[in-house]
Amino acid sequence: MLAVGPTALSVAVWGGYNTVMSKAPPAAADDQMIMPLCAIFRRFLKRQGLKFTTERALILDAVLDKPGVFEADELLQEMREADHRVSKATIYRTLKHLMEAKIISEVLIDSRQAHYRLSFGKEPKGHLVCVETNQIIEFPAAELTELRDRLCKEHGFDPVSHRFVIYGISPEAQKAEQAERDSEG
Amino acid sequence: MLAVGPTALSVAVWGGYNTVMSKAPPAAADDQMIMPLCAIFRRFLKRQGLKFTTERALILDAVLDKPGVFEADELLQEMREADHRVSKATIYRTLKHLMEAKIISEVLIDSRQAHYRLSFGKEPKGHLVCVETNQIIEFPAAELTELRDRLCKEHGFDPVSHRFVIYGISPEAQKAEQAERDSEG
DNA sequence: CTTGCTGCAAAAGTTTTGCACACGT
DNA sequence: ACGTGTGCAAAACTTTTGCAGCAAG
Repeated sequence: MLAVGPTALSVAVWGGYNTVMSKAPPAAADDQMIMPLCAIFRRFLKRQGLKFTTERALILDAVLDKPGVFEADELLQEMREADHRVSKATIYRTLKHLMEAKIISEVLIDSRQAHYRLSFGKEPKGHLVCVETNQIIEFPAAELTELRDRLCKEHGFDPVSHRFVIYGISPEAQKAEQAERDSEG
Repeated sequence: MLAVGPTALSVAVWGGYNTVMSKAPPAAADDQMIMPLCAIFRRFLKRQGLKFTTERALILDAVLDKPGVFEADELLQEMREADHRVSKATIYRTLKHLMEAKIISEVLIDSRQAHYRLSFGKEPKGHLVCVETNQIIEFPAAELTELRDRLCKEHGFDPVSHRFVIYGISPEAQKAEQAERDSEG
């Protein structure tokens, strides 16, 4: 549903990113945020003495294309389909940098695989996961930040982040189960 | 700090578990719960047409010995030290059964490795994790169950479980960081 | 030019699985 | 006896790393 596609962005960027958009505003309204993020990443990399490469920009684009939670391999697949050849290793390396730049953050959905979400400028979200279909719904969770800060204070901790995941059975899966029971007897 | 050690339990069990403690009370006070759990697991296995083996009992013992969150490999190590030789594969297979029996549950601490906790008869807990030292503190989280049920209702989900993890820097780690800064600058 | 980056393939880490043999019921 | 469980080693999977050549600043 985004009017400005990431592809458009990367084309613009490739035109001459080395002089464009050097001073990014620290934050911006939801959709507008897409342009600056590229600059923010570039600025972050420069500050660390790192380089803003074609691959890193393409990966950022792919990330911006994801509306919700995603996995490393998903990015790889989708980039391959879009004929953007990037290696697995580079994806993992770049995701790490994007986390340090606070552009994405990790979401704990299960313990076998890392899940990420675009988090820059967004408030932390909770996640409602269907255990049957793996559907993931995000919901706002401002109250949890308060709870977090209270608990950290109680234990003398310095808060860093928090994660709240609810597991349940989605309406669709409930219907499917019911149908199965009906047909079995 | 438990008066009744798991070792004592397993010895008792080995004396003749096949006739003892067949009818376990559905729940019990905190410490008393240790005995019945063995029976509950046995009953669960029988119901599934599975067998209550030496290895499974030893693993349950090892689990009961853990006060908080633990990992599969941790169990393996500690069982080896106690000279209880059980294979990695059996540990994983048994942990799966213990989860189905609702005796333990998975806790999401990070995405590389599964973490578990004894959950039978306990209310769900939240976890406060130090990102520097990996220290884990459990805290009660009854209010989250309400929040979970409310959100599930809103989305038509059937609640199954939920997890809340807070990441922060423990007082100890804060002191260490401060000391480091002092010596450097 | 200098330094960091990429891709590849191999390594590392956890969890799963196939198989021959052992054990609980 | 039957059917399941166990250990072992290999496989499967995600993530990391070493290295030779490549590209950004």
